Amino acid sequence: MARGGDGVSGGSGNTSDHRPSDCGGGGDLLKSRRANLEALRARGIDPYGDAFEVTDGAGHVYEHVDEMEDAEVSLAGRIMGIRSHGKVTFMDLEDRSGHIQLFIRRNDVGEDAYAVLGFVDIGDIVGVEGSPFRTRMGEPSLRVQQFEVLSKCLKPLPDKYHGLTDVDLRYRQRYVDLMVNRESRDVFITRSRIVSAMRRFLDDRGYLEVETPMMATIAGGATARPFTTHHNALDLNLYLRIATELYLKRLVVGGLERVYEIGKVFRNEGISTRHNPEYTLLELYQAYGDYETMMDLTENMVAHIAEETLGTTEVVYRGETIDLRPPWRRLGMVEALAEHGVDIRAWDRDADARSDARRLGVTVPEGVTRGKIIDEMVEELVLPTLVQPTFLLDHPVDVSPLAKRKPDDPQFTYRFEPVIAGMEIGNAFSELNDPEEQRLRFEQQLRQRERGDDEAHVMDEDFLAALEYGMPPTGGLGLGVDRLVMILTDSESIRDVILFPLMRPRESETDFEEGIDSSDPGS
RNA sequence: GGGCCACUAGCUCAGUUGGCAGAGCACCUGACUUUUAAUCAGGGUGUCCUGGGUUCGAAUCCCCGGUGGCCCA
Repeated sequence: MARGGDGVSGGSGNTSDHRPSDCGGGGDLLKSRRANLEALRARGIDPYGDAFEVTDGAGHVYEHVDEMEDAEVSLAGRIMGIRSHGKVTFMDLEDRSGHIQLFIRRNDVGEDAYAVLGFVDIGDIVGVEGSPFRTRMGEPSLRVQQFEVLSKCLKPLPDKYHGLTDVDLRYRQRYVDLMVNRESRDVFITRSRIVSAMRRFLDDRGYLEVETPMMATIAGGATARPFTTHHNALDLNLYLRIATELYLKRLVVGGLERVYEIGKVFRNEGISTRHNPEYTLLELYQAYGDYETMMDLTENMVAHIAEETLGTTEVVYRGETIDLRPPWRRLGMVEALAEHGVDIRAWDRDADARSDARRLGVTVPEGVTRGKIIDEMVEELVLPTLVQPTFLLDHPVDVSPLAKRKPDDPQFTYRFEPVIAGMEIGNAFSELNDPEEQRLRFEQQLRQRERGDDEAHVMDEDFLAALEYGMPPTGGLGLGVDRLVMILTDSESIRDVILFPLMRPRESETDFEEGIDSSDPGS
């Protein structure tokens, strides 16, 4: 702070940095890296080089070092550690396949090339050529003949031992998290494998992957508040989709028979360890199936995915061992509540439902339907107890406007939610395909909406028109991909399985200005 | 929306009763041709989240605000 213009306390022979101390003494860490960058340039080395031919992976060489002795390989990656011993230097090189130690001797690379190492910092991206061998300590290593800086790292990396633990920074600067936290990288690699296994499973069973609109004038297919946006040329207000359901069912009407979509949906609701406003949903529909078909498919698909990606159907989630092997338990909602002493059949009026709820300490808003009360009770009393995979069955009709009614029990529907570790991971039913009843259900939802429930479904006339052309009896399933990934990767928060979860922006991070006019054509 | 907690060096964290701002890693200088959290000698690099207040004196106590986490709605 108080130190004057010399900026050099102990004769630091800093190669080329003579800047008269700019604003306080803070930037030394950045300065030395910039100085190194300039030093490279001064030697005619471009610190941001061109493509580099990579013939092998660090992890692969590490594994096979003994068979590969004296082979010639070239590797590229990030320097994660430097141990300099005078005329020999060790570095740790990391790439997507793993890591390996570089062994760089002045006698091997020559004096000039060796001097360049002095300008290399942890975090730099380099390309090397050399031959695999083991050091005296038995460490698989690469005896480096050629060394090239491919890209300079100007910022210091987090502590190599503790990594980056500040969750806020991990989410905001995911690239740093991925760089230094192996576990984080593994989660996203697993996530990618889970999604591919899901695709393969469905492709192999004759399902067609499709894409439906993300922006539309009706946000239907789910109970949720939508986001809004605007199309300038058409001067059209649009919603971001909250589900893919109504479009996918149109495709079943059209004869595609087995369709699925894996994509983002957007729900304008709070953020929690289980909710991110945009998340990835698998929806699939199978003509001539029903919810039984979907139960079979769900348990088989999830078990298959676990087997493919983890090599087992037994996973540990937050300390509990969960066995994903089919068949999963099937538990009716009525029976589940009976275990808590609630006899739904005995309810005569809504008031009976309310008094049961009050007795069990379940708070329900005024004016909601009986079905909603049942839903709330199950969510609060039953759900947390369902650790092993369970299909929660037969939801009330008034909270299931797109599901087929049970003919022998018309207050309930052919619907289920798969539950694992107390978390709803999906939602499925025998699809309602009677256009007249569908219209009545929508109308009932509209009445809910008028009563102030802004999550209630909206009327979709074109969807009704589609049903009037005839939709085969169909089973449909929605599966929350993020939550499935949470369970398979033992992740506590949905934000740990989403690369860039929504965060409140820091100043300077938003493009929006106060009172921005969304109809402004801009450029 | 409510309650609780956190925010100190690039990172991970200490900081006592209110009394000079600390450690490890990283970083800088020097030594070192098989180390691996290399080692050895020397060096502290800071808007203590922001802004007020109390006080002779605030990282510490009080208030407004910010961001995040957990729990609840």
